[in-house]
Amino acid sequence: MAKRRKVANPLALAVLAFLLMEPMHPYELGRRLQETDKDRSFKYNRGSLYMVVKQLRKAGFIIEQETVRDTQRPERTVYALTDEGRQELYDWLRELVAQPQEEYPHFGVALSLLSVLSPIEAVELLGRRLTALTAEADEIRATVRSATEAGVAWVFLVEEEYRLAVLDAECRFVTGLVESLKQPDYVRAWQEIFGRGT
Amino acid sequence: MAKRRKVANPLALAVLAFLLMEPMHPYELGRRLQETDKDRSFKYNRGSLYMVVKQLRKAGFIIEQETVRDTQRPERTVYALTDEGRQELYDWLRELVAQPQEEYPHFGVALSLLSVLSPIEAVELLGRRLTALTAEADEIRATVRSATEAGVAWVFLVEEEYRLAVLDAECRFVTGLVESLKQPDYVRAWQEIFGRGT
DNA sequence: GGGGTCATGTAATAGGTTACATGATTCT
DNA sequence: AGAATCATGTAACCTATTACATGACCCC
Repeated sequence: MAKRRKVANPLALAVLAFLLMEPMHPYELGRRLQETDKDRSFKYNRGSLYMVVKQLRKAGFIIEQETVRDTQRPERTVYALTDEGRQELYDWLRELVAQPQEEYPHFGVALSLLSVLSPIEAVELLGRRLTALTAEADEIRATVRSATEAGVAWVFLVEEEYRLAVLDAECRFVTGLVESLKQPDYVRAWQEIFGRGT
Repeated sequence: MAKRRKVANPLALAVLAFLLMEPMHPYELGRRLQETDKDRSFKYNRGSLYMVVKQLRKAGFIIEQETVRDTQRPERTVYALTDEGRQELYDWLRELVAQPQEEYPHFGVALSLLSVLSPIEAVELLGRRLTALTAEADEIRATVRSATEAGVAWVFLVEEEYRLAVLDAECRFVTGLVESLKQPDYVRAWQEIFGRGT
């Protein structure tokens, strides 16, 4: 159901969105992307940025508008959004909002192999995870609080709220899981099956 | 903090885990990986499998054990886990359990750009997402139920439970978000800022 | 004015996906 | 026996990340 995009990297979506406001050259894009989204909702990397820009140009979503030369800095090419680009931005964004994508969180595969670890060890490791998750959540809460106090509108913080919601859910899940792993039934069953492997 | 793995693709972790039980040739691995994990916790793809196997061999985590030729099928190479491979498996698994990784869910970037869409449209799209999420959750619940009835131990279903926990949290979040977007304050503010764009 | 660091981009390499190839099995 | 499908791999093609390069600015 999910459409095949000519340019699939989520970074490209952000680029399109920023060019919606005004034309810009790649470096400026990079600067703004980083400062707006301190590497939270997408992965920033200069190499990828230039790649994505090239792809977007080839796909006709952006065009070189002019090449400025401040006579000191290297030549910089300013890109502008095309009509197709705006179209793509809206279409893509709508799809991402309306249709959940298949995600493959790292913790998922770890869980699917959890039985490999001894219950005792698993409990200990999960305890550490819980600590880390809690710290992360606290940090986000602090960020949100200070941004709100600085007058940032809530709509620009929804992504943080989302992460918080997911983090909280994961905390509860892990807590429950730890309890299950401590049940003597499970410990015994594990012993019988895996004997004393590593 | 997260260690740099010689082979980073999560599929490789699954391969190591399967080779822990017994040596196997790649095709057999592929078959089992697919049937065990109907593409839920990691992304399966034959091309990637062969690539990963090659990488693991180069890294010394697995070795060619023998080359069988049933005299009709093409030659198949059977791989076995080395001691370093077992070590890597445990080390990697422990890390994944204990330390949350940076994830970049697609919905995250969509949310960070949500203000681009009109509140009315956003509400409609989120409604569709909610439907999809609910269906997905129901499906997982059904899977879990039938597996449980078939006698599968809960530990082999934790990953599904995890997905359920996250899905539920997302549902609640989206529901709340829809309410916020409907607030007249927000609708008015949006109108003022974005006037009548697309 | 020379050493460090910022600004800006390109090129080399590694990673991953799709497309292709080829013999075997099965079905009618 | 020919068509369709399964089993099994390889190779070609993109994508993404790291490493490198080069000129400008800033500080003593």
